[in-house]
Amino acid sequence: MSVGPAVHDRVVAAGSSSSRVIVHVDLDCFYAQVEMISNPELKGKPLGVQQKFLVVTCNYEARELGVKKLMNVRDAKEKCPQLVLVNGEDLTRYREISYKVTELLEEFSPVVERLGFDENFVDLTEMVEKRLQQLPSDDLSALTVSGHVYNDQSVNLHDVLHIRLLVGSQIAAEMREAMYNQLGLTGCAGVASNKLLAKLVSGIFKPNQQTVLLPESSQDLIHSLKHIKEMPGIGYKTAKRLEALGISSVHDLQNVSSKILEKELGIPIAQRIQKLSFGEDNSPVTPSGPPQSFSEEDSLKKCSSEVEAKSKIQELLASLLNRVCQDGRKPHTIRLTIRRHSSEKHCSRESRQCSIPSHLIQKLGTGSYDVMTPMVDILMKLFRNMVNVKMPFHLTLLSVCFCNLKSLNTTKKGTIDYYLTPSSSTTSCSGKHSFKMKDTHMED
DNA sequence: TGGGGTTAT
DNA sequence: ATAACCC
Repeated sequence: MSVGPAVHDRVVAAGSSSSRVIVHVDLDCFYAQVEMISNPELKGKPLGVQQKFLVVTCNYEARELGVKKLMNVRDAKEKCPQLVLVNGEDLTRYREISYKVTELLEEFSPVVERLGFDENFVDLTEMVEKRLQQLPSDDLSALTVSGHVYNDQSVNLHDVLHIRLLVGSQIAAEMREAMYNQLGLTGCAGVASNKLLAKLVSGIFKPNQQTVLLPESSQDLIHSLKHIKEMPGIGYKTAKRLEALGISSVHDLQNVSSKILEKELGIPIAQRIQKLSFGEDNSPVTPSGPPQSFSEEDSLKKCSSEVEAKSKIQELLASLLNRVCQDGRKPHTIRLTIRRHSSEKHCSRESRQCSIPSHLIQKLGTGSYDVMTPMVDILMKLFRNMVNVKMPFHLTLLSVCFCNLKSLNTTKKGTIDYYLTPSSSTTSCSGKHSFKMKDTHMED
C-alpha cells in the first residue's frame, strides 16, 4: 500500500466500522396503499383510512384536497366532501404486508430493523463493501448516484465516503424497485451514515423518491429542523422539559451546557440527545426478528360494567389466539391494559399481567381444547385487580397483550422438556379451527 | 388522537 | 408496572 496519508485515513475510518452506510425505507401512506391494492377501484380517488372518528392516514389525492393525517372525520369531510373512507381498525392485512416488506429487505441484508409497520432501517455497510471489492479494476468513473443528493451537493469520486454512500443509493433504488415489482408498494428511502440522518433525509423528497446525504451536508440537514421536537428520539415530554429551559432549536440544544442538560434529563438521555443535535447517532441497526408481543386493543366511548368489559375482552382474546397460533411460538405472559375516563390526565394507562399457566400454554397451538374460557377467567381476575367493580367506573380503552414469547423448538437439551415435549401438530389453527366467541356451531 | 409496537427504569 | 419513545 502506497497511498497518501489523507486517503489512508479515510480508508481506515471506513474500514473500522466508524463509518456505516444506512438506509431508511419509508412506505408512502401505507394503510391507504394497502387499501388501494385490496380494492383497485379506490385508485385515483381521494381516500382516507378511518379508525373510530379519525382519518389516520390518506392517499396523496386526499392530501392535495387538504386532508391531513390524524384529522377528525368531520373536518376531513368538510374539507373534502368527495373523500372516500374505508375502515382501518383491523390491522391484519397491514401487518401481513408490513412483514412482507421487512422480509423482502432482509433478502438484501439480514440486518433490518422495523419502526412501526411502514418503516425499516437496513445496515448496508457490508453489502457496499462487497460491491466495491467486485468493481472491475477500481474503475470508479462509471459509478453514478441513484436518486437525489441532499442539497444538490456534488459527488467526489475520489472520496471513499462519497463512493460508499453512492453505492448505498444504488442498493436503495434496487430495494424500492423490488418492493414495487413484488408487492406493488411505493416508498421513499434515505441513505446516510447513521439511522438519525438516514431517517431525516428519507423525508426530503416525498412520495416515491429517494435521497442520499453526503457528510458535508449533515449540519445543513439537522439545522433544517425548525424545532427539536422534530428530532427522532426527542418526544413530547422531553421537548416540553427542554422548552422550559429555553431550548427550542437544534442550535440551542447543541450549545446548552451539558451539565445543565444532564441535571434536567439525567446523564444517559442528556448525552444521547445532545449527540443527536450534532447529527451523531451511534445506535446500531438492531435486527427486529419476529415480534416480541402481540396485542389487540379497542377504544370505547364508554365501558362501565363488568359484563361489557368481559364481552370486549373475549373479542380481543379471540383475535389474539388466532394470531399467536399462526405465529407458532408460545406466549408465557398475558397482560390486560385499561384507560380510565379521567378528566384531564393525558391518556394514562394501567395494566396488570401474570404468567400463563403451563397447561394452557401447551394447549395454545391445538384446537383440541377450550382455551378461551380459562383465559377469560384469568383476564377478568386481572380486571378486578385493577377496577373496583363495586364502585362506578368508566373505561375508554381495553387491551389484551401476549408477550414473553418462547419458541418450543429452541430446546436446551439439558431440560426435562426436551424429553417430554409433545409432538404438537395434529391440528392447524387456520380456517375453520379459528377461535370464535359465543357461538359454538362454527364448523361450516 | 388510533391501534399498534419497542426499550429503559 | 409505568413511562418514555416510535409509527
